[in-house]
This record gives sequence, structure tokens and C-alpha cells, in this order.
Amino acid sequence: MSDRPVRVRFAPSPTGPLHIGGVRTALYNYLFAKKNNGTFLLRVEDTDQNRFVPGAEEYIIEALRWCGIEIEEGVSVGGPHAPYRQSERKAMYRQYAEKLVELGHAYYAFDTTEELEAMRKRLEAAKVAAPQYNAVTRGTMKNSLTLSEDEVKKLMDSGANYVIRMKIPRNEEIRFHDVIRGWVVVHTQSLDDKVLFKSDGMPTYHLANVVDDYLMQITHVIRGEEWLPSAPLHVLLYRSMGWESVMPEFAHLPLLLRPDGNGKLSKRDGDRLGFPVFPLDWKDPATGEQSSGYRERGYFPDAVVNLLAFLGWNPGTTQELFSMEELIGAFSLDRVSKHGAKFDPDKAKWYNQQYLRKRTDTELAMQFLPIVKEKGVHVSLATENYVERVCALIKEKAHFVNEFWDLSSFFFFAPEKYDEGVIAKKWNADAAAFFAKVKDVFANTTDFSAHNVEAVFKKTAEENNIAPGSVMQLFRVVITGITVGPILFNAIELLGKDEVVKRLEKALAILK
RNA sequence: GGCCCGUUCGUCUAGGGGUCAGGACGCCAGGUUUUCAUCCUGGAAACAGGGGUUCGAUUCUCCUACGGGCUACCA
Repeated sequence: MSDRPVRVRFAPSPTGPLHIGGVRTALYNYLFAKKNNGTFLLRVEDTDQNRFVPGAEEYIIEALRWCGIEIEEGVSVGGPHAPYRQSERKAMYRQYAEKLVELGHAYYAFDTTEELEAMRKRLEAAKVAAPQYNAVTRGTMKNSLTLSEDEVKKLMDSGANYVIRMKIPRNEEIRFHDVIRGWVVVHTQSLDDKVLFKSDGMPTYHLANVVDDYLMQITHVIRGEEWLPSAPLHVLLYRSMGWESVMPEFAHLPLLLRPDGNGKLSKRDGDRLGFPVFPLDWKDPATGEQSSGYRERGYFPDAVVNLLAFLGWNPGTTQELFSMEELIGAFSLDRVSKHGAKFDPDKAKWYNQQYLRKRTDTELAMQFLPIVKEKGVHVSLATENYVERVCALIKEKAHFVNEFWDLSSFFFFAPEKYDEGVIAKKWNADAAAFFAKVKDVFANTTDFSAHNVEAVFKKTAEENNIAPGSVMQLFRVVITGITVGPILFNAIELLGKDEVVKRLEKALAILK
């Protein structure tokens, strides 16, 4: 494996929106590449034309871009091994499949779907543990091992459908090293003669993946654990092709599991449990089905990257917040865990909260401003600064920017109604008299800083024999209409004298 | 069913032959904020079970159980 420059690929198939587990696979590939001064490439594995979904490829590229995973070579950017879309590489795969046939490692098979089905039924009836097309059954099937050369030629000339199957050796132990799992041993008796080349002229994943990894000089195959069972086949392919000396290292990543119950994280879990399973929103072009994404739910991309990185990997320290740069510096495959990780929606929220706090008030205001405008607030240059100050006051209370409006609408509109519970309990003639005085005092206060307003308010209360604490909640409701919010005097300072006096007048008029 | 991979607090995980088995999320309690959130302090909470190896296993090994993946002319 040695000193070849590190090259890794993310190789999704465009069959729908990229799953968040796929994003993590891409991320680990990217981190590994960057950590080792290598190259990260994107290859699109669209060898199954039946499953092609329009828009899926664009979705994948946009999702990676949003996460800050830079495609350095491959689909959308090009490179020395173009094309990177397997459908566009179609013509080159057949020769490799045929080479394997010539070498005696593969063969033509003419069995129809019905014949294959009949074979499986027969084996099941005979109580065979694993009915499959393999060393023991291929002798009973219609293929170039059982048919004469003439018959094969005749069939092919007549345009009969055929596939090329791998001729798995009968009795061999396949050993390969996995960076994450150590040595994995599989006996060829449990492998079947996988189709390498389909009757539609396209390679299967197995062939295309090995050929392309070889041609693109991939040094490390980092992919999900679901590929572990077929890794021995891939090893066999490298051997049969004579490419074993440049066979990539394998690293099979643990899967992302659903938060409740069992099984791998799937599309439905998200909407059922209220968290996204996809990076971006997606609408299925065929069914119209909607799936929500992290981006539209209000997650920051750096938060998503951080939380994804920690699902299956950890730095071995207590540091939990990592920028992409820091992840690159700290990442290594031998700190990737072996077991699946259940996705934890609560922790995901926590991560976003941490990143929300890291944002400057200006950055937050930039995101909040469109929402403020949408709510009908007139925005001038002056209020951009105002929005920024609002963000400063409320950001400690939120996990997401999209919670800002509910926390701050009173900064933009005077309350139309007042918390009924508090009013019913605390509003009376004495209270009205007191707040009338407060209004007058405020009207004559020039220093409207939070500190001074607080002092003035307390002094007024004391002069009227009122414990300031006993009217604070009522005061908050009178000014904001609600019972929760930032430190009240900070809010009052920002609201400004004129607005506060106006609100007192309004409350006095309405609550009378 | 068969094959492969796995198993430390509810969750993500650190650790590794002798540790008070550590951290984080969440949860609970107290304090601060005259509310809420934040913040601070504290707390409950784990080595799946059984054999071996060993002076000593959570750590090494085997078996069982459980979980997961794969088992298509899908990737």
C-alpha cells in the first residue's frame, strides 16, 4: 500500500436524497484525505438505470457543498480520470469482464429469471441452507461452463441475454485486513457467483467499483459496513485481475442506527421521531413525498459536521466542539468505533446550540433579518443594528435561529394582549396607580440605560412601599405581554424610553 | 436459516489485566438570574451471561444470548 498518494472516493448512487449516514461516510473520507494530504473524489455510481432519480446527483453535490466537504476531483469538477459518472464509463467495463472470462475467473451465464427462480425453489425444497448460484450449482445451470463452445457462440450470436458471473473458487479462505476491524476471514463456500456484468450491458456495483478504484488509483476504500460481506468478492476481483499489489485498504464504517428500537436509520424514522434524516429538504419527483433536511430545519452546517463526526469517532480527549479544520487535524481511522451508533436527536440539538452561541450577533442578525421582514417589520438600516442587539439578548435562550421570533417579537411589536394568568392575579387598582407613577418617572428619566432604569424603578417602588420583586413579573407582562424573556431592564434599554412609556400608557388604557 | 460484524451508564463514548470504570447529551436536586433559558455545584446511572487463562479479569480466550449487516442481472 505503501507510499502512493492518498486518494479516496465517495461513491453514492443517485437513487434519491443522500442519507445522513452517507454524509458521514463522505465526511470521514474527506477528513481522512485532508489529514493525509490526499485527494477526495466524488464518483457517481449510476449503473442501475432503473433506479435513477432525477435531481439526486445535484442533491448530493449540494449537500456536500453545504457541509463544507470540498470535491477536489470527480463529478461536478472533473479531473484526470474523467468521466466520473459510471453510466458515462459504460463502454470500458465490458473488456474487464471479458478479460476475467479469458483468465478463467468468470463465465457467461444464460439463465433466465425464471430458471434462476426455479433453481432457488428446488434448492429450498431440498432444504439447502443457502440456495445460491455457486460452485456446486453452476454445473446444473445454463452457462459457458456447462455448454459447449458452439452452443455458447450460437446463443450469443442469436442475441440471447446473458450475464457474466464471477467464478468463485471452490474451497479457499479469503483473508483481508480492514483498518477498523482487523483481519476478516471468509470462506469462499459462503460466497456465490455474483453477477459482474449485466445483460443490459452495464457492470454491477462489484465490477464497476473495483475497476474504477483501480483506474482512479484509489488507496483507501472507506464505506459503510453494509459492504463488508461483499468485500471478499472485491478482494478476489483484485486478485483475479492481477491488481493485488495496488489493492486499496478497506475500512468499513459502523452504521448509523435509529434512536429508538432497532435497525438502521431509515427515511421514515425522521418524520416519525421529529428529526431530519437528510441534510437538505427533498421532494421526491415521482411521488411528491417530502423529506425534511437539517439545513431547512435550522441546523448550522458546522454543527451537523461536528455531530456527525462524533457518531462513530472520537478524538480520545474531552474536547467535543471541533471545526472542520480541527477535525482534519484530529481524525484517524483507528479511532473509529466498530459498533453501530444510535442517532441522538437531543445531542444534535445541543450541538446546534453550541454553534449558535459561537456565532457573532451580526451573523445571527443576518439570518434573523429575513424572518423579521417576513413578519412585517419595517427594516431600515437602523433596525439592522437593532436586530443585532435583539439577537445579543436572546441567543442564550435558543437552540435555533428559527426560535428567535417567538423569543423576541415583543421587541418589534407592542403587545396586543397580556398574559392572562398574571393579570388576573396581580393587576388591580394599586398596581395601576403604581405603573402610572412609573410611567411619569420614566418620562422624566434621561439616562435610559438598563442600570439606571433599574435603579429608578426600584426607587419608585420603594417610595410607594412596594417590594420591587413583587411587581417584577407584572412589569414584564406590561412591557412585553409575556412572562418569559431576557433580563427585563436590558430589554427596556433596547426598547428605549419613548417606546417603554408608550407601552405603559397602552397597558394602563387597556387593562383599566 | 446461512455467512460476516459487533456488545462499557437511557444515548454517544474514554479506558484497558489490579481504576473510586472517566467525559458528554439527557434526567434529577440545589444555587445564580426576582421568571424562563443560560451559568455554577451536586446526584442517580454501565463493563450482556457463563466457562477458561491468571495471584487477579470489564480488559485476553471460548461458548451462549442479544443487536446489526448481507444473503438481486440494487447499490
